[in-house]
Amino acid sequence: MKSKASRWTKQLQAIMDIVYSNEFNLTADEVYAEARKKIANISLGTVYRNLNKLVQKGYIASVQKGQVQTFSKHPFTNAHFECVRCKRILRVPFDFNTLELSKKVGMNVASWELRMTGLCRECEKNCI
Amino acid sequence: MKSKASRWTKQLQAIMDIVYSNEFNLTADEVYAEARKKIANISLGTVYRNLNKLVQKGYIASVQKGQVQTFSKHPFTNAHFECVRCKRILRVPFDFNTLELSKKVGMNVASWELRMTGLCRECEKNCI
DNA sequence: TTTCATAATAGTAACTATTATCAACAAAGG
DNA sequence: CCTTTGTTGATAATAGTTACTATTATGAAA
Repeated sequence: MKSKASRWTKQLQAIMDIVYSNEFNLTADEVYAEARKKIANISLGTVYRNLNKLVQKGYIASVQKGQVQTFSKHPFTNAHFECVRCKRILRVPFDFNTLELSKKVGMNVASWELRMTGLCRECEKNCI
Repeated sequence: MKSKASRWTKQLQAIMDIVYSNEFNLTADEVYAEARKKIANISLGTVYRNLNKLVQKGYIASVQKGQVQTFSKHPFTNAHFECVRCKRILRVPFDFNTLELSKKVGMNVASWELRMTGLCRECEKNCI
């Protein structure tokens, strides 16, 4: 099975650079804003297309945050708690050994995210 | 602090019934379709409003699936693996003791969801 | 080089899920 | 009754993302 030719365009390169020169998770819009500084007329569609291409190639990671997708060079490993009432999201210290996780599920885990929901302490006090 | 009066309308009741008579996670659209069988002219906004109200009250649980929110009577406790290439979502057997989890994070965890990403076995073979 | 097939692009429209707005309605309490 | 206030249906608006299309760029083969 021959893999389709895929071209390493300057747009793809620019987007790769942007994600890799940033420590944080970026939204597509943020990447777009940065990319326009390098390629004035780059289009948002191109940004989305290339971000997803990079994710598929395994060069960058993507994480859903609420309703928006975010992208980062780091494999995402994170645990958080979202209060169903006040909607605040609290980070929670948590450790998983990614390698062990991979073994356990039988696939190569690149990123993981433990998302918990419930009532936070404050909202629990001010009962509904 | 007095809690606002809130009315248990027939629309709210209908939506509650729908979620509770279903074992699976439903999208707002699916709930809407069901609800219209009971209340012909119920509006989608009302469905969203009431689903979120039920979530806030803790009667039902909500989980983000890809880009869409889903709702179910069960506290969501689930682990899955999403392939970044073929986008398939594979359920993965996984156990957490919700009580222990609650203790560990110091809040009452109602639902949890472990979401892993990477390349599934098939896609890993047919290398990109 | 020149040619040729086709991947990728910019620009824009379309789409999907969700939220906001608002006039009309309905329930509960004086 | 009448007022207050939560709720509704209808619809517009929004946000994020994807699809479409004519055009351009790329790279392998000739």
